[in-house]
Amino acid sequence: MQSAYGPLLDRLGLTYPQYLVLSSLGDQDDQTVGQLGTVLHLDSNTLTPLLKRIEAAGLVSRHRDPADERQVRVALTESGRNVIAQAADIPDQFAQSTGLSGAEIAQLRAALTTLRNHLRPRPERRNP
Amino acid sequence: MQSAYGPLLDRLGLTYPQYLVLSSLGDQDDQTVGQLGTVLHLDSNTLTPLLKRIEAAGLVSRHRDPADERQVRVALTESGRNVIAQAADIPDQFAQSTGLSGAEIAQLRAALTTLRNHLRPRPERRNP
DNA sequence: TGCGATTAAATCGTGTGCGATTAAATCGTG
DNA sequence: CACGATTTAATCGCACACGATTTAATCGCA
Repeated sequence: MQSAYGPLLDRLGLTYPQYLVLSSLGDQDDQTVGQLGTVLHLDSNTLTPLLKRIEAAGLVSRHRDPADERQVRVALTESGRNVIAQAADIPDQFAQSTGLSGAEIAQLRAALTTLRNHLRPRPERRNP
Repeated sequence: MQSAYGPLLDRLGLTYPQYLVLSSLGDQDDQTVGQLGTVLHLDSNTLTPLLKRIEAAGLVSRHRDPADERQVRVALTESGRNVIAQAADIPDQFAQSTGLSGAEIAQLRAALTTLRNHLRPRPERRNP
């Protein structure tokens, strides 16, 4: 993924995981670290340093949620929204660079999702 | 991959890439770092530290090839062969844990190989 | 109400991946 | 033969992944 996205992301100064975080915030702003982790299948031990880096780059802000100070909410800055706008064409360009059709990509994604769900089952609600 | 192989490899004290290296040496012993890199799609910047770790664990030995001292040949030790023997059933157990049929696994592997070949084309022989 | 259990992030340690550079050996050509 | 080009590993730096632990806030129940 990195080698396909790399040339596209280099001009934005982003890594692929950083791009995924910004993308997710573009879909829904002001998410908690935990929400981002659920969407991206990452944990705070990976996300916290990554978020600090894109915060240092001025793309997001991080604040404790006043209503529940255990949680940290991550929000896009103006600069972050600009970067997302510049990245708008990346998914299509990436799809091009794979040399696969849209249907093939969808099929591959579905197969990998199935595999991941088998290998890392969502933790079940506890039965009392 | 790591989370599927992890439980199986933990008892051997191996990571997944380390297992791949030993596996490849099981197929053909005494390979150079470059040969391992070609098979595993890794470079010396990744392989050298990994090889030093499994050398420190006593599983392989590393020696400069006397015929061409640029190359380093990696060979299994007796202990390394023992570990490979203990790992013989891992591929089947992994296939089980994916929840996929053999045909589905083959199809997924083929799709990923195609994708990788598009994204990281094998460097071509130079045309003079 | 108070105190143990739970939850959310952060932190720590280890092991890859990979771009870029370096050092040494070998090759190729004049 | 000599010397620059090439090849092979090693090294360096940075950014993930992820298991394990820690810290702080909140929850739940006696």
